[in-house]
Amino acid sequence: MNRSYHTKQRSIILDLLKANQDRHLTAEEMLELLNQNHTPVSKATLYRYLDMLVSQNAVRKFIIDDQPSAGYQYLEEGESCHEHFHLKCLECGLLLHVECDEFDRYIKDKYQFTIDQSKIIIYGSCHECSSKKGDL
Amino acid sequence: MNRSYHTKQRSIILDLLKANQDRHLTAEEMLELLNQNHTPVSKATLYRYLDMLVSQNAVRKFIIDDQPSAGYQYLEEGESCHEHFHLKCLECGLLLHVECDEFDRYIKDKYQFTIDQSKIIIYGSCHECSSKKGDL
DNA sequence: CTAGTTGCAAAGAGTTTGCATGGCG
DNA sequence: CGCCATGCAAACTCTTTGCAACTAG
Repeated sequence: MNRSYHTKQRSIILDLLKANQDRHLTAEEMLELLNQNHTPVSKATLYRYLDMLVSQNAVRKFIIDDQPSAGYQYLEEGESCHEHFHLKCLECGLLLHVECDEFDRYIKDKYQFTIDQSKIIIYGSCHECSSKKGDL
Repeated sequence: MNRSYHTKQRSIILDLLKANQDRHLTAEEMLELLNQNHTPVSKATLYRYLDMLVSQNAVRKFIIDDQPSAGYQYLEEGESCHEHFHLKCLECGLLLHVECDEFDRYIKDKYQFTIDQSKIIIYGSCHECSSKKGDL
């Protein structure tokens, strides 16, 4: 039987992820932040727990081209379901949700291609970041 | 002046990429194939040339979640443009092109989110692979 | 108690870099 | 010939693993 224990380290990590739900953090950044908070956790523990959270669909792992380290982001209950797409802002990391599947059907009809909805993440710029860029 | 020389190694690598245009290869796989062909190329040369090709938009680099090594795929002239989406079959690596931007406009209107078209790759199963799965 | 969890340090995978040698133009 | 490209091996980065000590339930 594979029980799972509540530990100080795990709640520290989970708290950090929840406090940063609106963006993605790398393992490095998390270790840094935890050190600053005087709640250090070892690298091994962090990676092991992140893997666990990812396999529980509580956290999404992002690997972006040409960024050497993976990013992790906490998912609210239900965010991990397959009923929508994600729009991810490349600048601030904001994660938006698109609840429609019109696109899905369109692609299936036109290209005979079945989309794996759980993998759809479309990168771009959110409204705020686009405006900022325009201001420069 | 940054000239670029034609060398045996580069044409070997480019030939391999062109011969596998319809799928993505990892660096490891390429080294293996080149050894089998008795046209070995050193790891360093391969990585250096792939980087060059990627920055020239002649090759696309794929980093898929939880796959440790990056994949590389040759792009036909014009495939690197931003006028379409890519549909990539997770099983056979087939790369399809979607020439419309209806989705783009839809997302912009509804979510004020500007899609970075060059980054859109939607993973799923192509017609053939879906059928095969159904057959099992 | 006792199985799951932690931290350390070492190992591992994939990729990059320094440097001397080699080869294109 | 002068540069650029190559190959080797070592370095590097990010992540994983082995193991002994620890701790939640």
